[in-house]
Parts: sequence; C-alpha cells; structure tokens
Amino acid sequence: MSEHNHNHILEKVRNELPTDELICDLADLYKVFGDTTRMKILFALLESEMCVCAIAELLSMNQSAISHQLKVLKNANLVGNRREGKTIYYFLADDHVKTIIAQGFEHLIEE
Amino acid sequence: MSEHNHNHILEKVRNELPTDELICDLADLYKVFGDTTRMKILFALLESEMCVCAIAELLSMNQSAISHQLKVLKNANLVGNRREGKTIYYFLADDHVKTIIAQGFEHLIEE
DNA sequence: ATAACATATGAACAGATATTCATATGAATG
DNA sequence: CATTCATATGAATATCTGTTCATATGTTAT
Repeated sequence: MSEHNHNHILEKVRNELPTDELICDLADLYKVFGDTTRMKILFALLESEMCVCAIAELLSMNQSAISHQLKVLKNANLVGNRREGKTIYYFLADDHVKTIIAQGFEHLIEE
Repeated sequence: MSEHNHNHILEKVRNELPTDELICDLADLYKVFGDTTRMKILFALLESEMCVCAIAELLSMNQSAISHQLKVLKNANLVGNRREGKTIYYFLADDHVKTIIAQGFEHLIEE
C-alpha cells in the first residue's frame, strides 16, 4: 500500500465519478460495438434495412450467428425490426449509431 | 441456403461496406471502451491526470490490474503518460474520449 | 551499492463471449 | 393440416479477456 499522498486528487475525482450503474451501462453499450460481426451488421444497416438471411449472405455467416447478434443489437436498442410475412427486416433504431461510429472513425484517422 | 432474391440490396450494400481492416480497427477501438474498469479510468482522467497508484486506490483495485488496463488504453492512443521521478502520470490523449463517451451517454438517456 | 518505492510484465486461471449445431417457433401456401 | 421457408433459441464448445500473483525494470535516496 502506498503512502504517497494523492488524497486531494482522489477526493476531487471521486466526487465527479458517475455511479457504477451508469458506468456499467455505458461499457455495456460500447461492448456491443466492440465486435466485428456486429459492426459489419451496423454498417450494412446504415445503407438499407435488411432481412436476416440477406445479412447472413452478405457476411457469409450462418443464419443462427446473425440472429444471435441481432438480438444483442436489439437489446441495446441499436436496431429495431418489423415483420413482413415470413421475413423480418432489421433497421437502425436511431441516428446515434451513425454519430458514434463517425466519432470512432475520427479518432482512428488521427492515429 | 435461401433462394430469396435480395441480390439488388446485397450488391448495393456490399459496395458501401468499409474494408474488413477498417471495421476491425473500429471494433477494436470500441472494445476498449467496453470494459468497466477502463471506463472508470477514462472518467477519472477526464477530471485530472493521475498516477497509477492513485487510480488503483480510487478504484480499489491492485496496481497490476490498473497497469495492464492502462497499457490497453495507451495502445488505443486514448491516453498518454509522462514520467516525474518514480511516478508516471497518465492523461487523456485527446478530446475524442470526451465526445465518444458523451455520444454513448445520449443514446442511453433516450432508452 | 543497496534499499525502497512506483510501475511494468509474463504466466496462470477464471469468467465471458461468439459461433455452431440441432431444434423450436411462427407464418404462408398447397 | 402438413410442408416449406424465415427466424429464433438453447446447449456445447473454443476462444478471448480481465484479474491475480510473482517478479522484473527503473528511479531516487541513503
């Protein structure tokens, strides 16, 4: 245990930290963006709504994998879906996806 | 394999998809935000630069865990550090951290 | 030089996560 | 109502990830 006295800073920072719950929620949200498959799905939906099997074909992955990931995206309220007969179309839920991705982009290009 | 014909959409979307490499880089960036410990560290640094042991004390975690996570943050160019004698201070590398977190926030509060 | 302190690193382990396979649900159609 | 098609779901598995422990590096002071 260190006797280093950073108590001033600690107190200051501690008061400004969000609650554990909020931090968890935020981390959980970003976790959703932190997977290649889901990121590809989001990019695809950025262009057009798509049904599950079209996404699967696009990414050359099996239908089950895509379904599982769409569920994750839906739980995070990043996508919505609508039924049309047998097929279910998925689409981006709101514009945050676009802005969040754009922000990441900007960070990357600055190296 | 489905005989459903979504070939029009597939072609359209395929042409707009970023390269696998870019998508991977983006996912890797968000992965870094997708962990509670790292998120807490980022929030702390948002207030003030801090040395490793101060962060460890703040989060009640051992020094090694914090060091490992700081390395992850540094590899993603999200934090930088400077040495002052024995102690090493970490700080946010740029303003993207702030804007990326803010964007996630906005999504959360909209439920 | 040696001791003490701050941080970094590597190996090991436990817990989380993505994909696959098999199967279930649910809608349309003959 | 039985079959087919589109999607969803649960269990199993293999991989990845975060933390811990032990130890190494590097700096300061005696």
